[in-house]
Amino acid sequence: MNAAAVAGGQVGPSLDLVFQALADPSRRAIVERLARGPASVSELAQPLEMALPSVLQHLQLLEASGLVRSAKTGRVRTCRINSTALDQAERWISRRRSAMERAFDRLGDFLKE
Amino acid sequence: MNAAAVAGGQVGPSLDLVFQALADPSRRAIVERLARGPASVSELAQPLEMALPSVLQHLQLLEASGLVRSAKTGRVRTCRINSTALDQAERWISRRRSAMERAFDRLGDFLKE
DNA sequence: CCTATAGTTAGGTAAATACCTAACTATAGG
DNA sequence: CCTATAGTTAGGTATTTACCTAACTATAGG
Repeated sequence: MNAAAVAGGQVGPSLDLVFQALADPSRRAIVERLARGPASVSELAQPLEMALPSVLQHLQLLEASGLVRSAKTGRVRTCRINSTALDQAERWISRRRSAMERAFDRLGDFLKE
Repeated sequence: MNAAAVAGGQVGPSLDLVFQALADPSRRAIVERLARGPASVSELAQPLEMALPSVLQHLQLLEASGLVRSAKTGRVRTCRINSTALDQAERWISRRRSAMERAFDRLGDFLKE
């Protein structure tokens, strides 16, 4: 790995984990659901065709990535989305887009020379 | 998995692969490099501390995801970034943000009730 | 107190990932 | 033609992932 060394980026709470979390369709489904509002673990599990423990595992990954926060009250754990992590991913992408545009401009200048 | 069934999204060329590709720091480094302009395989490999075949493997993944295109002329393979795949990822995220804003508005309405 | 509900833990399997070395192919250029 | 360069293929290993079942804990509510 050695990400920071290689990819001169600001370190922060791991883009790796955010993108990794978003790479799975079930986890994206969870994020999509939570984007409409908070939900309990079993509400999140219901549309997913898999056993509860598997859902839990996905949730753990989502929490580790920072995309999701949760808190337990009584016997119910309520999960919410955390926009900060999503922002991070979006900003990484949009920085790439800027770099591409700059490259494109340089190409234009070159052709005009 | 069963992504589409579960996550009502439009299908298109796999968001799974795009996010998966972006989840690795070496691959992001490659994308960052290519965002500044095209490069050969060995140019891409140079800053990464790993053997060439490993770089190749990352490149294959990047091509499979649609993030990178490449073509060989002579003995040199030139790689370029493909903005479409990046757009897809960005749009998925921004759709989530919209959903979050709508949810937030509904909450406001509710509090006003 | 008792039972159903909500979530959690333990532990196991199959497949995918991220690397590596060694050996090979193809082309540029003297 | 020969050699150095650019990339590729084959094949192997350690780790991580995405699931599962079975068994457990904790709390709501009658």
